[in-house]
Amino acid sequence: MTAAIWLLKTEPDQFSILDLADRGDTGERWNGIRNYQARNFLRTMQVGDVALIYHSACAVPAIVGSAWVISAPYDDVDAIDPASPYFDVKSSASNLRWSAIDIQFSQRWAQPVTLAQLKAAVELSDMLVLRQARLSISPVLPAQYSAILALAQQNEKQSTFTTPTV
DNA sequence: GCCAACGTTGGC
DNA sequence: GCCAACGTTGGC
Repeated sequence: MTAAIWLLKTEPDQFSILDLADRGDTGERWNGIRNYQARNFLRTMQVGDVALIYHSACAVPAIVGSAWVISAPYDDVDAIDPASPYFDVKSSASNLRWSAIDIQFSQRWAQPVTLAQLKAAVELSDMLVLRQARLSISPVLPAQYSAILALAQQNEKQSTFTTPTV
């Protein structure tokens, strides 16, 4: 059984790929998802799946690296913690509406693949996040993943030849 | 900071 | 179950 690929959005002002790298082997709890479609995707995640990390609401929205899923989905207990910003009045211990997973840093891409590049790639026209801009967790098909990795490689090559050393 | 897209809420 | 009002997301 092959690992699935996911795209996880985060606002770098809140939590960036560098913050994830700092967590090291401990990883980070991906919680606070409060959208049913995203939650339903999250609930199908498995240990060993790949998570592409996307920076949103920033100067250059882009996929900036990747992570591993290191836990099965579990209850997002912040939903029943009144002190949490993710508190949800409609959740209770016996009826917890939301889930979380843990992820661990894998790599930071030297040259992020920008939203503009994703939009420009014909192979990615069906990528769910491009069709539903507000979805914070979305699946990435194997062929789409390949296309994204190709863009990342292409970016790296170009930077090797064109980046002047100042 | 603006605004389009879109999910959620709640009255009826 | 419809739909208007409202809130949030996120690119630009």
